[in-house]
Amino acid sequence: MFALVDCNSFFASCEQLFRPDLIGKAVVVLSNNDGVVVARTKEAKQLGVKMGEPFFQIRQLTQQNRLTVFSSNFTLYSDLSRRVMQTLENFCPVIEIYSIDEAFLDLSGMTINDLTEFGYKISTTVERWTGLPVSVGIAPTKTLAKIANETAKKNETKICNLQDESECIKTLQKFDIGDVWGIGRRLVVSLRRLGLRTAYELSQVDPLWMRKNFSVIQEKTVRELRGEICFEVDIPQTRKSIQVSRSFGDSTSCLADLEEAAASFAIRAAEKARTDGTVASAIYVHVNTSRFKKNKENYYSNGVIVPFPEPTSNTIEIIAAAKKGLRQIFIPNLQYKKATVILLNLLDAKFAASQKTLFDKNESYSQNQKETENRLMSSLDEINHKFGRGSIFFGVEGIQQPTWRPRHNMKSPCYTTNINDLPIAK
DNA sequence: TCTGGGGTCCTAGGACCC
DNA sequence: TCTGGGGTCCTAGGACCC
Repeated sequence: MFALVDCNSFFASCEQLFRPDLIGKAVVVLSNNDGVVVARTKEAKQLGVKMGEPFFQIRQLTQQNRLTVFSSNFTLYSDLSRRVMQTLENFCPVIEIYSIDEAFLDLSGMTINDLTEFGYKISTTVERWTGLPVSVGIAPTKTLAKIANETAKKNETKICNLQDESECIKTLQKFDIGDVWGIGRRLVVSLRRLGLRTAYELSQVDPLWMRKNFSVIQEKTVRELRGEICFEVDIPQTRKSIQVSRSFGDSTSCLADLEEAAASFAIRAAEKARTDGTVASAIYVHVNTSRFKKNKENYYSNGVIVPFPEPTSNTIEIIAAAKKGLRQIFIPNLQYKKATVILLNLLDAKFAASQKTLFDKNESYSQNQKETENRLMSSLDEINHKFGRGSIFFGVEGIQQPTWRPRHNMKSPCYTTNINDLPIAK
């Protein structure tokens, strides 16, 4: 059996946690650059606010005081997520943190008398310890646990246990095929065309036929709906790529602006790699203009991969490569709206280093140089960790508030991570 | 005026090998 | 006239997830 624990309207709940005056109100959280809606409370859903809806289309509601809007505050959400996950670890030794707001618990090998009761225990404990509401879905496979969780969200108790087979079938018969985990926007069109409407109907399709006509993933989805485990709880290894990208507050046609943005993203990506203990074999740099301009023919979107001579997490090398790539794809006089940097083919840093000394016999001057630079990077990270991000930074990041800096005009304080932002009880 | 960011996996097809 | 068989690796593109 698996349990899927998922925080309800996670980002919005995080905001309400420190703004109890907003409990029971319509609240949404926006994506970066205050672009689109990424989280909504129940009340906001009832107002008709859609997931992914552009902010400018719902601005009216905020002006009428019917809706409270926040820019995203990932520092806050990450910290609260960590607390939720730590709480869950008390309930089960094998847990897969699947996303910032949900985790699978592998209950196999545990003796639990009453699974529903167990789910209830989880939900009340998380709520008491963190202040955040969660739903719990329990089922024999991960795909079914997902469905159980969706169903739980509509329950009064926020718990749904699909252990019982007839109960499970009843639920599947009411569950839309498009909401099944692994059935996305494209697939649902083909499946509906075949006359399949519900999760139950999908579960009755021949798995081999599914594999032949779609892919092995869809075959597994069908099997999982029947109760056959195909997706185990997996404890993720370090990630294989690191992406940093932002839409710009204001678009720009200036190469210097783009260089500043690309360098900033490269710096952030390099930091993440060092935190993970990985080195990148190549970097991908991408820029694009706005997809939403009337004149579609002028849309420009291009990227290039720049390999490194040897895998690295050195910010200086990574910035240089990012700028090199950028100059290859830059075309003057376009209104750029977004830049992306991705570190590719990440390897374990220690493994990469051992491979190198294995084959590279001339331990040379350049090797010493490398070690010096690595120490420089470590010092940089330590200082910024100790005294806060930005205590020490690269000149290429720019000193003035650049035009490309994303908007986030409605960001809440970092209540739990910044001493100056501590809430005051009156 | 204004439309997000960060990941993973699978498949088909080409290049290449013996 | 007739032109093999079996395999690996890599990549781009497309699908999915939250």
